[in-house]
Amino acid sequence: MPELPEVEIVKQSLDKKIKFKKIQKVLVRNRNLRFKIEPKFEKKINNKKIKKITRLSKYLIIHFSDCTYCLIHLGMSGTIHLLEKNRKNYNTNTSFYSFEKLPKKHNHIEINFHKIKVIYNDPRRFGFIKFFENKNDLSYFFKDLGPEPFSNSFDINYIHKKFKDKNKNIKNFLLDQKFVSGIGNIYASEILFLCKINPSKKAKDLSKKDCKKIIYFSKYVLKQSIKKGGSSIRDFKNTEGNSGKFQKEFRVYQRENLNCFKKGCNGIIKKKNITNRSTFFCDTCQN
DNA sequence: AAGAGGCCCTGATAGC
DNA sequence: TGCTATCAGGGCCTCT
Repeated sequence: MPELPEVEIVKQSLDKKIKFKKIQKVLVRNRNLRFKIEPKFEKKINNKKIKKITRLSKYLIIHFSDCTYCLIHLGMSGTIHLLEKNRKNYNTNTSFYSFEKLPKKHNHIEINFHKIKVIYNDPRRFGFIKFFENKNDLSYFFKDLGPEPFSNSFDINYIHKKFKDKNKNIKNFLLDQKFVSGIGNIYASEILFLCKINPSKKAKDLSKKDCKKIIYFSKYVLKQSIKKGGSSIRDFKNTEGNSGKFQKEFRVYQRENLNCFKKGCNGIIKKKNITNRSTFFCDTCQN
């Protein structure tokens, strides 16, 4: 589920529903996420008041009123569920926000507020949650993270410098969070299709024009997806319990053997493994 | 040092 | 039905 647009949708719903609320109780059922949840985690965040929720690339950041922080990464299969009291589904197995049905298993963390609870579910446990005492520690955690596609520093000079003499293919570059952060496996394929760049092409072989297209379409695809409420493959639902709609706009992802959408192109969409991630592209119009 | 590949983990689905 | 293999939206670590 979670690339930048999906995390943005979750962020919006969290900010809307728990901002200014105070944590009343924290329950951790399984501490073994990507990083082990520290023993004092519950104690540390209990009674804290939420100042706001922000997002950085694929990370959710909970800002507490005392200038401490809680970082959440959803990994591959993490989902956030909001259950509201005064809704008939509270304390049942049906959540009102984010998902219609709260999964039966893997609800690892539960954070209770007045009349609302936030549940972190993650079957594969590639995600994590982590507390930070101050802004310095938080910044240090992000020290190697590349700019978001929306950032002004993701410009032609930056890209050109990074691509110089690099044999790595462009698809891998887009997935490398140290280069640019927020793009995942779905959007990497989608962006390169719009750029008309073959995903296997070596970064050093890209022209300045190619680089400009990458800047433009990275922003474009992610913004479009956010507008559509993200991509719903599997059960992802947005804040209102509705599915995202961007998956309907996929031009290549999961479209193996189907016709290329580009006007005048007779190509067929191909699927190819690039460093163990499936990659979709049209080998006729993406050169 | 860059770049490829393994690995963490569970669940859904396809094929026999 | 039940087994096995393959694949999933991520990213860290290791090896060459």
